[in-house]
Amino acid sequence: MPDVTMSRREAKDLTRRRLLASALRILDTEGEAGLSTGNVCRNAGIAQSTFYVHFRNMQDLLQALGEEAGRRTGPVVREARRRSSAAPHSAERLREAFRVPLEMMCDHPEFFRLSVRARYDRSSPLGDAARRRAAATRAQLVEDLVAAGLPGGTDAQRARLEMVADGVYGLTETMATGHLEGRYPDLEECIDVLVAFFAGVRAQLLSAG
Amino acid sequence: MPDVTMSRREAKDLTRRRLLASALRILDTEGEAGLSTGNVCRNAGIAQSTFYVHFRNMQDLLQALGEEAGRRTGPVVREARRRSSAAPHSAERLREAFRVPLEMMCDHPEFFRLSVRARYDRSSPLGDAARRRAAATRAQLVEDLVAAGLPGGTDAQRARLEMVADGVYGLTETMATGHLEGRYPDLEECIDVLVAFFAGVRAQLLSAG
DNA sequence: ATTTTGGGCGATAGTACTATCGGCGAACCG
DNA sequence: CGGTTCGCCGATAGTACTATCGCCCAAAAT
Repeated sequence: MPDVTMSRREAKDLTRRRLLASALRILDTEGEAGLSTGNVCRNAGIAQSTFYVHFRNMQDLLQALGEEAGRRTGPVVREARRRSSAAPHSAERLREAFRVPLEMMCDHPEFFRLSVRARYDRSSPLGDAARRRAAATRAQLVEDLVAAGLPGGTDAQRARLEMVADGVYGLTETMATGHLEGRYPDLEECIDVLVAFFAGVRAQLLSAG
Repeated sequence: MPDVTMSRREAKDLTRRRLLASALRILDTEGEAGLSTGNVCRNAGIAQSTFYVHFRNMQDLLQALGEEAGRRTGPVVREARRRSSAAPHSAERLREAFRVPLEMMCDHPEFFRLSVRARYDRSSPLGDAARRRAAATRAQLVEDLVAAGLPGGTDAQRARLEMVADGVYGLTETMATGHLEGRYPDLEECIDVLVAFFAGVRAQLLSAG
């Protein structure tokens, strides 16, 4: 018989993770409307009042969920872009740089949809967090675009790159959504379209800069 | 002294419009979370129970709000695209075709944000309505792209155009959001970026088709 | 071994919201 | 003018959720 005893810290952490997982499951099945402390706890097999042992309120939980997601995805995306910049004439490396974030959105549809929704909610504190994460993602993409050889010397060029990064990210989200809704079953076609859009703006930046 | 008497129909319609306007105002100031029958009615100076004289429930009201918006914006957008297709080499007409929808989103930020949020909520019936409207918008944009000379003869070309239309709309939303958040104060720059992105995908479609 | 700590639990007060009901009075219809 | 209709109202039952409290008991500390 295995040892079922746990240290307090382990036990508490397990409960916390069960709550986070339960919230994620509910987001995926019932949507944000199903998110209540009672529902999350019921799904986790935990008393509703125990919720407050781990989180101050529901938004606290959601913020933790978002931070965890960002912590996981960030490094992987950057690595793909780094490889693409290192091989600037490899079409496949470029596709990879688009493929990685696209697949991450599709692998975690519930996170993905929630964070988009949050960004478009001006009044939600969760929205603030989501917008901060989006801004960080944008800034990093701008760095990666500069590393890939796009002009970012002047403030104006920098501002333009910011808009382009925003657009690339928005396009990726659009394609991910289409794929998740079953309209674009082939992810490679989604990448085709992303690459084609990007080619236009890239050419314009290189010729103007 | 003006005639303050109204026919029943006029009076009822006025109340209904006051409720819709109140909901819109609340969306803009408090966000979706502030949308309750009581709050909407209080803001409209109407008894909470009267809400149900006009709408079956809150989603019914929101759907009515969305339909009204679609009814107003659709024709104007189409007209701008028609003009652009009629003058296929006019850069200004092309810009106009991007400018009109962009400005509409920015003129009605609360509608805009709500419908984006709704689209990303799988479980909300309001989301269904928003997705249907988005699909209709997409289909119309595909038609307009064909009218503008992009290849849409085969099913595969049609599918590709669908993705491009999706992308263009997503890009427009992204730029509108950036503008509304104050990050891109100059709408003309937003249009620059839209045009640049579009040029890439357009070239790719014309060369491959 | 004894005390302390703290995670989890049930109970519950408090709040907010939905939706319905009966009544009032003004518009409507004969 | 008399009866009917119906939009609006106040009141209220019912529901769902949040957040707190005191208790229990096992882990941790002494």
